[in-house]
Amino acid sequence: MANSTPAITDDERDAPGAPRPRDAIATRQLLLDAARRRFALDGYGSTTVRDIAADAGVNVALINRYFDSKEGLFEACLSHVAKEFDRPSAMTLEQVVESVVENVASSVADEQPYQLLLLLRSSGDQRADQIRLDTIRSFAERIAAGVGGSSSDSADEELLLRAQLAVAMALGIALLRVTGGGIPPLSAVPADVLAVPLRGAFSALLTRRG
Amino acid sequence: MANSTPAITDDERDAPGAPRPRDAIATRQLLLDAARRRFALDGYGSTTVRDIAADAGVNVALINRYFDSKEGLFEACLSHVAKEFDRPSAMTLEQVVESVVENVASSVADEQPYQLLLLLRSSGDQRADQIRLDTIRSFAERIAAGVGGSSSDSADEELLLRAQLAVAMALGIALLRVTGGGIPPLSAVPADVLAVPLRGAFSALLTRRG
DNA sequence: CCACCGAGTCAGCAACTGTTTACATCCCCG
DNA sequence: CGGGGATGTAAACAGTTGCTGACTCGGTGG
Repeated sequence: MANSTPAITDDERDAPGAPRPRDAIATRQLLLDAARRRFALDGYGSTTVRDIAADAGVNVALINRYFDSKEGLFEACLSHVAKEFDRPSAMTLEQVVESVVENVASSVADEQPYQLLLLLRSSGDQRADQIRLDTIRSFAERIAAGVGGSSSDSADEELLLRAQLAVAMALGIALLRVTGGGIPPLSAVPADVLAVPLRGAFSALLTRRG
Repeated sequence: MANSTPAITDDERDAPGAPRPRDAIATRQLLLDAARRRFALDGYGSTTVRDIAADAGVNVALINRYFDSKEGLFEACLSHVAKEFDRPSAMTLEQVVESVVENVASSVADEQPYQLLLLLRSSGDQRADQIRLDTIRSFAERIAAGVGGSSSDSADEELLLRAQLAVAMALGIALLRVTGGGIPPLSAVPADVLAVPLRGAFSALLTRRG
């Protein structure tokens, strides 16, 4: 399997011969961080457990110790993202734009866009996919609930559709910004510049007109 | 590797014991179709050459015969898509909407959305990724050229950014409609219904205002 | 001091992957 | 009729994959 994402330089571990400090929680977190990054960038199938372990600077077997399987690790990453996006609260239009801009337009060096990207990655596992789809669904519903008091059911459904289109747009932008490295200006434009057309598009999508 | 996409039922091959007709061009096409579908749905890394060959009802070794490698097959798929999207002609706003609606909102049974999805799949190969990014770039430029006579350079760049956002939206929708199977109404809404909010969003994105 | 247990290491397995090689079969041209 | 290229098939290869079991190491409580 091709190693498309280059291995990260190990910033931890002061001395090369020094034994890894025996801290299970920290190790688990290292694995989660590395896995989220790999899964988001390369997808589930193209990511190997050895890649993840190497990035985390951790022995491969620990993945199975802490997460049972590669699937389990993926599901753990997804659950973390779900917890982030699956809040029950509704959002106003402004909050939606702000949230998406923050999540999508933040620097690629930040780990924020990876969270969004994970929602587009599928492992083929049914349970993991359920989490993934539920999170997307709930995100759209939260947007729809925030921007519109609905009158009829059909209007309600159209608003939900529009909210889903907004989510699709957010995901598409995140994907293109992160994996479409060489597409300026989109790939490099700062958050505040990106926010302007984004606000316009979301406004057009989510505010009723005619 | 998990076989997430179920194998297609072989609709060709009338008799079970009948030998495959010796038609190189047809076989090549069968492989291309099956590969495009698999790559688009599951991604490059999660797709095995045996999956593709089984879908096409063809021997695995023929992939290497006709396309040298799995990479070569992927590149061939991508080139086919590029030829489709990389026309030099500019597009009016209406044409853009119509084109995107057609490509994105057509039935999933149709093979159109797979073409768009392929633009989001990366194999890690440099040359293939070049084709992929060039196609996306050129698509955005075509949109920008169609909707706007530009005055200044900075305005030109902002318009290009807006066109890229439109492309990101189109890709995001295609991705959610195809791989997010269980997300109604987006996953099942007919093209004409989808076209309405899409027109609004694209109009807001691509027509100058302030 | 030492038995114990959680944390980390190591080597290796069985299955799978992309690819190649050798072989069968068809069909056209001489 | 018979080479000979084109097409398809089958088996196998070497490398990689996810995963496992037995092991060492280090701290802690009795």
